[in-house]
Amino acid sequence: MSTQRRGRPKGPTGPVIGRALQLLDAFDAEHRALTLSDLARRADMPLSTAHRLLQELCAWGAVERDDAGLYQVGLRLWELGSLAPRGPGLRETALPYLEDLCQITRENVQLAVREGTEVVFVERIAGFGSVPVLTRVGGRFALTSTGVGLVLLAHAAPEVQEEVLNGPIDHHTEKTVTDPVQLRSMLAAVRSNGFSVSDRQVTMDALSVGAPIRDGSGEVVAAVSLVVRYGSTTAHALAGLVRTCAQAISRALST
Amino acid sequence: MSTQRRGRPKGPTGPVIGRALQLLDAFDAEHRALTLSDLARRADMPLSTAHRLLQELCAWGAVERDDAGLYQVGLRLWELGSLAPRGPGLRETALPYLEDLCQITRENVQLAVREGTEVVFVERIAGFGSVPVLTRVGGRFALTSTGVGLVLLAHAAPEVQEEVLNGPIDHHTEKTVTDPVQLRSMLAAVRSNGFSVSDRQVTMDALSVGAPIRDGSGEVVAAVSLVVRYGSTTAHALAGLVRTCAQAISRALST
DNA sequence: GGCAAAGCTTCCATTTTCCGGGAACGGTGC
DNA sequence: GCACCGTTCCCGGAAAATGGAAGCTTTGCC
Repeated sequence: MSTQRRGRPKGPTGPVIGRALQLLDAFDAEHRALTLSDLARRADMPLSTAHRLLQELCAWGAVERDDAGLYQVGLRLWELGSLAPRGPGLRETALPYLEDLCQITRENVQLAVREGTEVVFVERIAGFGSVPVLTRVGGRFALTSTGVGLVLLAHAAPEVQEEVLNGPIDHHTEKTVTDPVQLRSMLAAVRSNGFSVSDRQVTMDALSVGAPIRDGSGEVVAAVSLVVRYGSTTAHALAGLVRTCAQAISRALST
Repeated sequence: MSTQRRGRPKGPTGPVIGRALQLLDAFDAEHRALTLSDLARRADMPLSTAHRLLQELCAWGAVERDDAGLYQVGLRLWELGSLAPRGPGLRETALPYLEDLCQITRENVQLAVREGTEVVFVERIAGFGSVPVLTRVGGRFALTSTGVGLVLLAHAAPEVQEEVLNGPIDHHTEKTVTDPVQLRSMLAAVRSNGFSVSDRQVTMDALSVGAPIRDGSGEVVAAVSLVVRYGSTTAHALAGLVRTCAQAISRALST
């Protein structure tokens, strides 16, 4: 038969752990349950490789298989994740204050931290009959658009600011600020005012106001924001509330 | 000791992914930040191996290093974990009902699922001035002691029940039931009553009442419980409330 | 019912990446 | 200054990872 002996090299082609993590990366909010083939395609690796790695991950509980045989993120991974200090730890101490803020304003409240050049939402409380929010707990977003993002960017290291401002900047609405120069002055304003305003930069019917949360050493570690329907209130009316809430959380963190 | 007797063979000694997961397992609620040496010791592997694996995990964001250089669980892992269907998905739909139950009773409310032969707590709402609860979100506990545990065990597959009942059974107080025969009849009662009672089986000053949460197919996927100070109320008075709450969550899940 | 297609699992020769002892490097405290 | 602990780097050897292909199961369609 056609003995095509000149096959490609058979041995390992990359760090194993990297492969496994690539596989886990294939999961996202829109794809919580995937078939083996989907996973292999998304992680760009042969089926047999994906299959073997998934078996190992399954054995440990990092992924599970549902009744239909689809792979999904396992509970064990969630348990581990709940040990992360920045996310869950912060979330727990901040939660009561966020709920107070939600009770007072009846609006959407968000808590977020910075991860690299993006925002990660750690908690989200839906206000009564307020604007529907696009974000999801555990979700990511650009640093330049949202109230929390502007706060976190304004207090980030200069290298991070440069990286974000020099890179491509997300554009969502006609009000989205994409000019680096204009963004720079916005960030300066955030630092001097102690709060940020994102005026219809994500959707044309919403406005958000953010404020920084600091740890014991005074460094900004997170941000809290209110998201309200455009026109329902002025940003300034909210700024005081958000700042007060953020300061209360900061105090709680330092102790 | 015995393994480092003579020069150990140099090649790989086990599945790589297993090693990495062993490393992650070293983190728990009491050890959220560890040094390299601690991690190596807890995962039982040479320092150089632990170091290399941690570098890979760091590069991806599964673990991070704090200012002091200590390793901790990374935010990325938490993000991934928040995609797990049984934990966070369940948590989100159940949360409003749990809060209602907490508002009505002013007591501790807990939501949990079964993972193997243990309970995993998915959400916990602290009641006002109620008994302090030992559990933690993301934490584990034996199936035989708590209100949620008894519910989940009562509706688990027979193999799981056998495994738990034949294995060693945790003992906490003089009221803890450790006799398999007695436990079997308790489980039967849970199934026929539609709720469970754990009377001072964990601590002598607390009592908990649990009820099953079912998915669209009628299978028990989680349990909710109230934890109250012993003597403050009768279990029966609570059972109705807990069952109603559990049924409301079940309905919400089926839609 | 039967055929085909797509997906899942197992097998196995090939070889590359991983393993870990050892040594140098940097901190800190006595 | 010395000892100690934690971290990082290096390198020969060897086992574990790789992926093509074949076997097996399920699904779809005429």
